[in-house]
Amino acid sequence: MRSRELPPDTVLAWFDVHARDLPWRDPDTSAWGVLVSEIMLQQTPVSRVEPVWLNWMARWPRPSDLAAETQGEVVRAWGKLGYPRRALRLHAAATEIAERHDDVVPSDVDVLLALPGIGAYTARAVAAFAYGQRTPVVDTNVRRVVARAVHGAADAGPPSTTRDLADVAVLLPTTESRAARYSAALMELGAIVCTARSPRCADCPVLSDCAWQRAGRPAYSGPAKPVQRFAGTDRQVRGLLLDVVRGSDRPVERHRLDLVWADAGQRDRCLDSLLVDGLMEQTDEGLFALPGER
DNA sequence: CAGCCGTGGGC
DNA sequence: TGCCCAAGGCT
Repeated sequence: MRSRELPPDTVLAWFDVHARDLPWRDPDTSAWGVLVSEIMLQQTPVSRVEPVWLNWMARWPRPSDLAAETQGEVVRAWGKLGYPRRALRLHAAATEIAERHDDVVPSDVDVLLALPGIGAYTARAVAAFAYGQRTPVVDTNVRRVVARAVHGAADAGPPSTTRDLADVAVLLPTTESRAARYSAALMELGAIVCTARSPRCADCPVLSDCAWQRAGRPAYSGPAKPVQRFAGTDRQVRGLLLDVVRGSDRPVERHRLDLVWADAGQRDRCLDSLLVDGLMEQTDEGLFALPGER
C-alpha cells in the first residue's frame, strides 16, 4: 500500500537534502548511542540534548561503562535535561543490557520493550534507526504529519498506540532500509517543516498532495488537549530540590533545601517522593545526597 | 487511561 | 506575561 499524500520517493528525496546533521545520525554511531539519544530526546528539544549526548558517549561508550557508574553520577551527568528519572531508567537498562544481553543493545522490539524507560516509540526507533528494521516509528511529529497530510486535520487527536502504529504501518515502503529512512524522514518533516505552530507549508515537499491543504487548512476540531501546568506544581518543587543536591559535591543539609520553597507541606512531600524514586538518598547524619554518593 | 514526571525557549 | 511546545513512559 502506498500513500498518495506521503509518497516515499518524494519524502526520501527531501530528506536526502534537508536532514539535519545530528551527531547520533552519524553512520558510525552505535546502537547504544542511538538508544541514549532516543531516551534523552523524550520530550526534550534537540538543541539541549546535543552537548549532553556528546559528553555522555565520550564518557560511557558502552552500556557496561554506564552500568559501572553510580546512579548519582548518572543523574549529575544528566544535568538539566529534565525528567531525571529517565537517567535512572537508562542506567537500569544499561545494567540489564550488560548483564543479560552481552553488552549488546537488543534489536528485537519486544525485547527492547521489556527494558526500563523504553516504550512503544523508543523501542521502534532503536529497531529502525540502529538496526534498519521496517517498523512504524510514531512520535508526536509523525502523528501530526499524518493527521495533516493524510487525514486533512490540523492536528492529531488523542494518542492511541495501537491505532497510531497501524496508521503509519500502511505508509511504510516495502524495502526494509527505505522504510527505516522513511520513518526518520517523517519525523524530520514534522520537526522542521510541518511544525505545531506556524508550519512552513511553502517549504513542504508534499504540499501539492496534502489533504489538509486540499481541505483549505481547517482549524483543529478534535477534543481539547489537556494543558500541563508547571508553576507551583510538585514537578517544579522537585526540580528545585534536586537542583540543589545535584549542584553540590557533598551531601547538603536540610536547611539548604528548605530555602527553595516556602510551603513546608509541599516541600516535604516532594522531598519524600524524590527519596522514594531513588533520585536522592539521606545519609546517616540526615544529610541529602545523590544516590550512591553518601 | 488520565494524570503525573523537568526544563527552557519562543511568541 | 503566560501559554504552548519539545524524538514519551509509567502507573
